[in-house]
Order: sequence, then structure tokens, then C-alpha cells
Amino acid sequence: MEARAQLFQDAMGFSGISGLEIKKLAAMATMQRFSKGQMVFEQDQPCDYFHLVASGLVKVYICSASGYRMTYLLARRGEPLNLVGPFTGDPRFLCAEAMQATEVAHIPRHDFVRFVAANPILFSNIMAILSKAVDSANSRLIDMVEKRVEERLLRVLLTLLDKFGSEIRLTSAELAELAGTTVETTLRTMARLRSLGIIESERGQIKIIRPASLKNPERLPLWV
Amino acid sequence: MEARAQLFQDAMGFSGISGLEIKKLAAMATMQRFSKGQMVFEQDQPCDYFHLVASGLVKVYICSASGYRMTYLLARRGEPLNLVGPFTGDPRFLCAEAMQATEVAHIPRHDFVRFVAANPILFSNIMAILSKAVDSANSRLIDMVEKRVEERLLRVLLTLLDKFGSEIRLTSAELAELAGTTVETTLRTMARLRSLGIIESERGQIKIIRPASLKNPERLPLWV
DNA sequence: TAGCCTCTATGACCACGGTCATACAAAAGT
DNA sequence: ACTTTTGTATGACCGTGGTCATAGAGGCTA
Repeated sequence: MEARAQLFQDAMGFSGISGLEIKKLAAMATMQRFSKGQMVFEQDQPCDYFHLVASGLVKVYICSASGYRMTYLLARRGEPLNLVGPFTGDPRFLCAEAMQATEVAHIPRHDFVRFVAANPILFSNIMAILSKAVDSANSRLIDMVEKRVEERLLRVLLTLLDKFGSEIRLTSAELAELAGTTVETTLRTMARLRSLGIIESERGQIKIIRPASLKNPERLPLWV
Repeated sequence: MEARAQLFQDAMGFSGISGLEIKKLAAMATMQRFSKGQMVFEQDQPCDYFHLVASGLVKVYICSASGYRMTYLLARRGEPLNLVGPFTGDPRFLCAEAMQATEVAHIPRHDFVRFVAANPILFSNIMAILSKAVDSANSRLIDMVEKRVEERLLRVLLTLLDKFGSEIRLTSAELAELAGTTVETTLRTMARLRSLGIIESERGQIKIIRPASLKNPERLPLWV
């Protein structure tokens, strides 16, 4: 219970809430463990809970009819999986899958919405996060049209560098889903980056050797 | 003043607000006229106002460094141009441009945010709209990866058909910015659709002859 | 130790669509 | 009535990157 309160205290978007209110929030939450590969929620399901990652790593992705996936968010401790969903309750086409052993806090959506209404500062916090999410989606949309795969991958790597540091524990398939390309093209491009001395890689792990070469001033990190 | 109140009464996202509150909102608004091609707001400007279209048509688009444009929203009477911006005030990279003679209502952002806080139902309304916007952006992202230009254009045409009817007064350049492709490819694709008897077109105008052929069950309209 | 699955790696192929070029008709401006 | 601009139309070219195929190495389970 104390740990749960600490989780919400640290959580993205919950700053500015009093300790008392945080305790109320913690009291509404239930915790659940997921092992690698397990789904936290699936697409086309109604949204009944607000989800917040307590530990581990969860990827949120959209899944097309033909099975194509596009990763949209990599959430770790303190990051919410679905900020919009609880307000409408409607099914969306997002899925969330644990990438490691993970613990997630669930809050029934009506409790969450009532809590937000009672703490209007959350409105602005949520809006600030959403504005980043919308901008990021639009920015990726532009990238898909005018940037080649290498540039998109570099942007993904820069983003991951900022978020996780220079040791990135993702496979090429996972990178491909972030950059919007195929595994083969990702592998080819990574080979080129390796030959340029920008990265080193081994099975399931990428190490960024020259972070400076990613930090092109006109290349902004995504919001992932 | 009466007309302004009527505008907010009809506006998307403002349902469920009492007549008295609507009048307050109308009192905060100022109206401004724009002629074709004029900018309502530009990218990288701080957001000081909430904007609502009163008449005419405004396109909201993102503009990349290399000048590439991607149209994101076609807003007509009753549709807001920037739901997120007023909450943060931060500059984004969206631009809004009048496509015809247009009238837009402006509300100072702080007034708007206070009004929303005082009428919490607006928050759910806004969230419902934002969820569509985010979903639409993500859905277009997937389309960019896995759908060819013709399919993307058909989806754009279906969307426009639903929103504006079978007579669409847009140029090929404007369609290209909606579908995420070039003018040339749009023209070539339109030629093919014309030869299939799906559309007719003349300068600045497209007429959908066989709406049924667009309504593929697995092709959903975008949110534009 | 064998068997299986995942991840990495790379070659061959080729089509979609972007780029550049030219041409012409219709508006719009002077 | 003239020029300029905007929108439509099409041809030619070719590069990026998707698809399919094969192969091997690392890791997990029995």
C-alpha cells in the first residue's frame, strides 16, 4: 500500500497532487503481474481500467488487419498505458504487451475519471502528455513520407538513447516495429551503422558507441 | 452575439452545456475573417487562443523542415482547430490555413481553460475527440507502411464523401497532402479511378460517381 | 545431446512511387 | 488583351526498400 502510494507519487502526469489524494488513488488500485509476452490489454476490448506500469517494460502498439504492428509507446515504471481510453471507455485498436516480467497497477475507469474531475490539475497534466503523443504521431507520419529508413532508425535510436541509455536491449524486430519497416531492412541498416562505428550489437542488444553522431540538431527524439 | 451563442451551441464538443454557460463562452469570443490562403495560426508560435470555425473551411496541417505538408484536419463550422494547444500554451508544429473565405472565433486560452475546468463535461467531450484524433493519426501511420497510394487515396475519398458529400471541391495537391503522396502520383491514380468509372473530375472538383465502390467494409473513414 | 525456436545475416529480385521534364488548359491578375 | 499563375496530364527514369529465400549462431527445453 505504501509502495503503491509511492508509485503514483512518482508517476508521469500525477505531479501536483497532495499526499492525501495520492493515498486515495493508491487505495483504488489493484496490482497484477505479467510475464514476458503476456498481454495487458488487447485491441477492440472496451476500456475498463486505467493502467500504470509499476515495474518492467510494456510496449503499446497498434495492430493492422494484415498483422502489421507499429509500436507506439514503451512504458516503464511510472508511465501510463492508456490516458485517453478511460474517459470514453470505447474499444480502441491499441494492444499492450509485457516485454519483460512486469507489474501493472489497474484503476477502474470510473474511479479514475472521478478522481481526475476532483483534481483538475490532472487535466492539464494529461493534456500536456497527450499533446506530446499527438505531436509525436504526426511527426512520425511526416517521417514516413519524407525520411528514408536509415534516418527513421537513427531517430528511433536517439529516442531510445535518451530514454534507456546507450545499452538498448531490443531485437531488430522490435526496432523495426518502432521505425515502421521490416526486420530485414533493419538488419541491413544496422549493419551499415555498425560499419560506420556508430553502434555495436549482439543478439538482442544494441550498444551506441558514438552517441554524438545521433544528436543531429534537426533530429528530435520521439515521444515513446 | 446571438449568432455567436448559436455557434457554440452547435459546436463539436460543446454538447451538454447549459444555455447560460454558452452565453458566457460567447461573451469571451472575438470573431475574425480570413480570406483564402490566409493563415489562422502558424507553427512554432505559442498558443494563446482556442479557435473555432464559424464559417468557411480551414485546413490544419503539419509542415516538415523540408517543406513537406500533411493535412491533418479539414475544419468547417462548429469544428475546433486546436483542442490541445490551449491547455499547454506551448508552440506545436501545426499550421492552420483558410481554404476559402472563413470566419473564426477566438477565445483567450486562459479563459477557455477556466471554462473547461468549470464545466467538467467538456473534458470528457474533448477527450472523446482527442481519442479519435490520436487513433486516426496512428491508423494513418499504419496505412503509410502497409497500404499503397491507391488504397490511401480511396480512404481519403471515402472520408471526404462522408463529410462533404459526393462533390468534393479539392485540388489534386490538396488530396496529395491528405493521402501522404505527391501531386503526380495523385493525378495518375485519379486517372485510373476515372477510367474505372468511380469518379469524375474537373479543375478543382471531384465527383464520386459510385460511392458504393468506396465503402469497402474493411476501409474505415479517417477522422479529418 | 538432440531438437527446436528465435534472432541475425545476406543475396537476388523487382515494383511502387518519387523526381524531373514537358505540355496545355483554365483562372487570375495587370 | 496580355501575361502570369495554378491546376491537370503524362512520359521516362531509377532508387529505395519490400518480399522471398537460404543459412548459421545463440538460447531454451526435454
